[in-house]
Amino acid sequence: MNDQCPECGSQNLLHDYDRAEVVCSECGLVVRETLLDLGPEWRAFDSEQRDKRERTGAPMTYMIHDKGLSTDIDWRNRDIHGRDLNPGKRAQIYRMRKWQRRIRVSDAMSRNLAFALTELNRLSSHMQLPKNIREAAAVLYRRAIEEGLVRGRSIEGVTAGCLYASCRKCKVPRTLDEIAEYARVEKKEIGRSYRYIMRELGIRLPPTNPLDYIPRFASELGVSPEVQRRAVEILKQAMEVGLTSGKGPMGAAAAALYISSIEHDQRKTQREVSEIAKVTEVTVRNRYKDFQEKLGLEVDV
DNA sequence: AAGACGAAAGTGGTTGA
DNA sequence: TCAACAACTTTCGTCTT
Repeated sequence: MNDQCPECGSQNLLHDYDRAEVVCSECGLVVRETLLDLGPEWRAFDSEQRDKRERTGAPMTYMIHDKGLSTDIDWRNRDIHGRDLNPGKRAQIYRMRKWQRRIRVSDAMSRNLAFALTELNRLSSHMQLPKNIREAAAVLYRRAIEEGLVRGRSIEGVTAGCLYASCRKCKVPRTLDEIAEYARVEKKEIGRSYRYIMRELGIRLPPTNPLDYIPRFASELGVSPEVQRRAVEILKQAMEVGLTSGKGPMGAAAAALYISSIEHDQRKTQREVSEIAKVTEVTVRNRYKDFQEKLGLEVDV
């Protein structure tokens, strides 16, 4: 493999054969998307045929961290004849052992990363998240692991946390609940990992903006573009007056959509709206009451 | 009968001593 | 570490369409 990452020059590329991608393990960039299958391209019907056709050994596997090519250096300071080594040799061997240890450590890291990337892919394709989010999450995870933040907590939890963060950063927020639905970790753990990582990496994301939820909720509700537009308008007003600060963004988005749908004679029930926004009817109700009162909106029947 | 309403008690997470 | 706290949920009985 003579490839290196065009982004950061690293030669440490990970091959994901299931997705036919090559991903840089340094920065998470997807380097190549069409990957060749290194397995045999022929079919053998008996062992004689196999021997003739086989030009290579067994396909290299990426399930084993070092592709089965690692070497061990014995800890005894003896040569192959069992004799003691002279001091010069000993020092050399000592240095070699040191490097091997270091390589092993970074190997454990890339194994961890490989697993995390697989999980990340599984999660985000389940949730139909765009590629840029996947990559952002991968980069984040990479940083987390470099800082040693993953140790002691589950890889799944941390990947889910990174994904949550990336969604927010890319302005297509998913709720913790939504991620928890597909992740093999519960919401609490995801939130914990998320907060921990963001704190340790010194990343500060602005609170989720209710506006970011509107497009998705609107399309899931199946309301017209006008309804969506009006909902945005209502929300903006509400935000100016400070009706949304400190409140759950989803509740606010839901309420705006609810009001807007009524105004446009496309009435959705509180139940429908609340289900999509993953809040209760009561919350929709409270928010919408607030909006109605404080913004002087005439909304009845 | 379904939807909307509101009171009251419960929940999980943050904050500040 | 604990208690206070705000936002949100759950539950449930009542009113409205």
